[in-house]
Amino acid sequence: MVDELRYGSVVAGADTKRRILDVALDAFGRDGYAATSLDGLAEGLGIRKQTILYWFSSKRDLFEAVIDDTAADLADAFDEVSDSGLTGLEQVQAIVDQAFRLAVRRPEVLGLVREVTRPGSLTASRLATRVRPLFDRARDFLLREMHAGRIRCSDPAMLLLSLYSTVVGMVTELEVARTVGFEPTLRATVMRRRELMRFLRAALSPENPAPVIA
Amino acid sequence: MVDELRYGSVVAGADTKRRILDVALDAFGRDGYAATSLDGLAEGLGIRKQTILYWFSSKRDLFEAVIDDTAADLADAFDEVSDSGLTGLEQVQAIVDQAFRLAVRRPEVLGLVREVTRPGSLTASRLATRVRPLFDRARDFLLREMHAGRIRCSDPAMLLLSLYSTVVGMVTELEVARTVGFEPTLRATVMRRRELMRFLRAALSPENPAPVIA
DNA sequence: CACGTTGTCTACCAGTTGGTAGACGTATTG
DNA sequence: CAATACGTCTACCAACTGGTAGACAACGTG
Repeated sequence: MVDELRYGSVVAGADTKRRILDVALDAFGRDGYAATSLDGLAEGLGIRKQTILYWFSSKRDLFEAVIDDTAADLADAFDEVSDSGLTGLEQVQAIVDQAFRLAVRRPEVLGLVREVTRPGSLTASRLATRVRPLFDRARDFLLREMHAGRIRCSDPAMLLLSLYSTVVGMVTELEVARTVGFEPTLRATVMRRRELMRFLRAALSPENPAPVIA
Repeated sequence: MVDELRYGSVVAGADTKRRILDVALDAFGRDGYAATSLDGLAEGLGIRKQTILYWFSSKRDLFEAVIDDTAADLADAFDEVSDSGLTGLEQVQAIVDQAFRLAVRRPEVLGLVREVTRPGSLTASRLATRVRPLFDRARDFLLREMHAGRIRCSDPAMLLLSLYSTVVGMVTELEVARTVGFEPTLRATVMRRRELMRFLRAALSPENPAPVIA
């Protein structure tokens, strides 16, 4: 009772900022930007909205901080894969594994990705500039693997777009999956991952053993 | 001036309902449910919010009406394809064409699909039950084509999920496309469609058996 | 110990939200 | 022509929105 009056840095300190970011990621990822209110976030945190506005000057500011934070996480996750030295479909497999792990453990992250890549999103450029390097690296990877004859030749950027759509969709479209009869159980998820890899393997395998393109 | 006072059924009549549905589809599809306000819609229509609430008893009611309406449109578009009698990859091609046409001419529709298939969406079941028959038909189609040897064998429902993800993603992810360097021009769209078909052809062709990895 | 800094709070606020109540003009119909 | 149904409106409203102003307690430092 009396403790409640003893607010100040001792009670929470700067880790409040961390907690706000976490809860905000959750809410923005699950409900979207517009459907998330500062009051709601504050209530979930057991603090007042004004404390949020102390750490982040506005709702949009908070949103952008969440994006930056998440982009850093994503970059780390994929750096790990690309540093693994795997080649061809094995690296693709590793990325798919990573994506599914994310979908199971932190679905909000993928929700945020979905939210922020919505056509016309005002903050699209935010995640874009953060994630752009990842895309460039992935494109280079595809190009290399094409030359090495391990992946079917095509426009690497376009192919990457197809891959992205397929993987993110497969990982994100839970409601659609449910509609076609897959309840979101672990078993069904594992099956989805396996089918996805089969699909990608078919889509990426080089038709001819070693197509040489100048 | 004086005309404005002469409201009543003569001025607009029941086509007001139609106009509301159209504008609402636009807004819900572009901005999402939460970011759309009845006042905003009304202003865009040159009427008062209360008129909207006369035709639709609540915002949610309007949203569901829009979904039903859109589902009917989608069903028509795909009935057309499946009645065409095309087989194998040719029907797939026809569906992709249909999807791209939709993306160019009525992007809001795909925006609505995206909105309503969001994980945890409260109205997911709405579109789901409406679109379910389409999915079933598509699955049967895939199964038939597999037996006929025109499409690579796999679990048809799972394969359908992959196809859905790829096509909808490719058609929807405009911001991601921009990030990898494709401005949303007509030319780039045509290229995206072509690449998508190449991708799907590779993924579906039976004569491209995936190397089996346990 | 005095004093500024930091982190949280209470108290507000103006604007917007979805929604209700009811007036009013028009058209239809007995 | 009276009565009724219909479609739109004006007038509100309580709840909620993001955001400001400023009090206040704890801490760190001279």
